[in-house]
Amino acid sequence: MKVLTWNINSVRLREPIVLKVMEGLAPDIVCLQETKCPDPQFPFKNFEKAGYGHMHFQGMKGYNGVAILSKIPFHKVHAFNRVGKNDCRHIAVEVVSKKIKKPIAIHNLYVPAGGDIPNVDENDKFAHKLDFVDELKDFFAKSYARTEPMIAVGDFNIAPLEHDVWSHKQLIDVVSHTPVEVEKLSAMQKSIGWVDAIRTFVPHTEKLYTWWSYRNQDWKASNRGRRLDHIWVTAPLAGRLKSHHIHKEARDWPQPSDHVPVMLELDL
DNA sequence: ATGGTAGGTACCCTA
Repeated sequence: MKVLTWNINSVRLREPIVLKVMEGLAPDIVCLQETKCPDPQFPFKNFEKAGYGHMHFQGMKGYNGVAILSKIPFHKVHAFNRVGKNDCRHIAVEVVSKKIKKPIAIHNLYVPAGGDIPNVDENDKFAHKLDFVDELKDFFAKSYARTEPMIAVGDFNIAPLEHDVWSHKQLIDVVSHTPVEVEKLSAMQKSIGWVDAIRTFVPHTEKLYTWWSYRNQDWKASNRGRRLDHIWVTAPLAGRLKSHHIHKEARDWPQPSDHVPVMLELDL
């Protein structure tokens, strides 16, 4: 089973390259963030034609929005409101695999970016981000056991490790890599023992990015990236990880997203 | 230290 996550920054504008990724990488399940599309306008037809007939999405006008497009039918679907807002940042599905008994829950997350100032007293967006991650920690801890097979993917908007950013020193006070955010994400990871699946394939000493800002005139030459997009699994799936792929070439396509697709293959 | 780009929307917000 191949699960792919991608922040596409408008599903309507980026529909052709989502289809291109589906064709090229053949993921079974595609989780999108920042669809920026109200549900009645979601462009489902070509995804259906491409074999992704099972869809679950929650979008709104202008901002945010998450979607799960799948070749595999859903056993159940969920949509969540987080920190008292209905802002379309968290949905989940359950799928059944032949190889394990329990249905596998797949959570698609779009954690708030958090604004520019890393201070909760001066910046409500940063406070919202920290509260969001806190709430996810509590949610996973109270809703699930460590023995349940689960996958969490998405744009977490936090690069936790030293080599998840181009310069640990220069980004230590930049939102996405501050100690307080890393601490919150670490607590969320510990909630039910999430394993950072992508980093099991790449040593922590090696630079690894999934996002390059639009504001660099040559993203590849400057290579000032960050690893903001993640795939986590719980213990029952940790022994079933087969391969990973960061589809960096997508950053060079015309009208690219600033994030690239991240894919995990599991033996399921 | 600063400002750089992109998308959606409606003349500005978020990233």
